Amino acid sequence: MTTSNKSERVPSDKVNSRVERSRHTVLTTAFELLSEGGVASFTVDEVARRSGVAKTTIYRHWPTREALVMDACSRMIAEQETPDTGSLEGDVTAILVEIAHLLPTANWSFVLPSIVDTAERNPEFAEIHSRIQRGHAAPLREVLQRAVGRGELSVDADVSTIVAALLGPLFYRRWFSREPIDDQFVKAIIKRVLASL
Amino acid sequence: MTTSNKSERVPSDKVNSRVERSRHTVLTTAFELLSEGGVASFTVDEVARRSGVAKTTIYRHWPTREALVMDACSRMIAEQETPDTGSLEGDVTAILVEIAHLLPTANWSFVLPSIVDTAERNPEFAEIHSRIQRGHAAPLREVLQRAVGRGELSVDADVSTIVAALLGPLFYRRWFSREPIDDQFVKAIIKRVLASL
DNA sequence: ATTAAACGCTACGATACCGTATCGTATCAT
DNA sequence: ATGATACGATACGGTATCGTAGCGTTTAAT
Repeated sequence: MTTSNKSERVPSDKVNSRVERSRHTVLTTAFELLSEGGVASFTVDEVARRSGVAKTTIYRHWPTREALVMDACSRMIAEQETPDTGSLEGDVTAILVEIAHLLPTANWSFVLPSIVDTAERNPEFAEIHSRIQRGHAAPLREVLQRAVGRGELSVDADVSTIVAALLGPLFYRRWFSREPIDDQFVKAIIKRVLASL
Repeated sequence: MTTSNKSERVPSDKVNSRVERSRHTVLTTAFELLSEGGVASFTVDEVARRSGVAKTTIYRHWPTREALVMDACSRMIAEQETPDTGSLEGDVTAILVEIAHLLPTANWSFVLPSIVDTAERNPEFAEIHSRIQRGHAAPLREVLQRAVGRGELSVDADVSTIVAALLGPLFYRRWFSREPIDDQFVKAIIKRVLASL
């Protein structure tokens, strides 16, 4: 044994892999279930049924239903990669077109309203939601900051406002007006917002 | 009796008033409960407890829990009044400032995410949500149409896109980024959108 | 082979909720 | 006064869910 003495208390990889296999299976199933029915209809029993992992085992890893739900929600915190086309308009277009494509299809777009709703009354979910949101806005904030650095954007520019002006209309169409989001719409929004800088 | 003969089958006002009193009490309580916990945690038992109306009576008026929830949700379908300041910018400003004031306080702003979430998987709620949404957008659409009539706005202008560009950022701040919505923000959005027409 | 950790299975207790049944009471028009 | 209609109170049956207990079985390290 090269990395541990005989009083090793940290589990070796092999031992861990069994635990991790369970954890991973459960989390994957949990997220899948979340995508389908949202936070409200999420049940531990159903996760157990689908995943094949015994309910007792699930409760050995997560102390409560809430903990599992939050863990599954955290899977949505995935920062996108930031493009670098050289121009602000190019970057913004790349980002928004990507999001516009994800909005009608990606799993997280079905779960998000549920998280927003839960976050409205639950501080812990509000924190998770906040992290997800920052993940969505991060690439946009970055390309805007870069534009400021290049002098393409005024130093006084209110980045938060611009982000809201760009993302807001897309989100609005996805969850509120429920209209389709085609490239023409995306470009119209970008044109309007960037023209006024 | 002036308005009915002796074979009157439509209940008189007095008879109705008893029924209507129950209906109204229940609906008010139901809406209040909705505001607090959303659709998910809404229970008929709790409505009965709070309103003082017996659960049996509730089920005499609504066949199922769903029906009561939807009826309570329909209370949110209230079209705002449309301002008429003479100029497009004046009208739009009046509308958005009003909404910006309502967003952090009005009851419906706490329920809406719940409805959006439910609508994601339930066609009946999607219909209710659609009506609520049209109610929110209606004044905006009207003042934009009027501006077209005055020649203040091009006939080619895509009203739906402009509505999304105006309402989207406000909604985004209320439910997604959870940032405050001050008048400065509202005016910045209006300026950006209207400047590009 | 032995042993400890992790897992599966079944069965619970507890609670909450839906929707109904039953029966007695209050209201109100006539 | 009488009868019809609506209401209240209580008690259910049925189901779903959370979280736990008990106990045997598998896995994998030594």
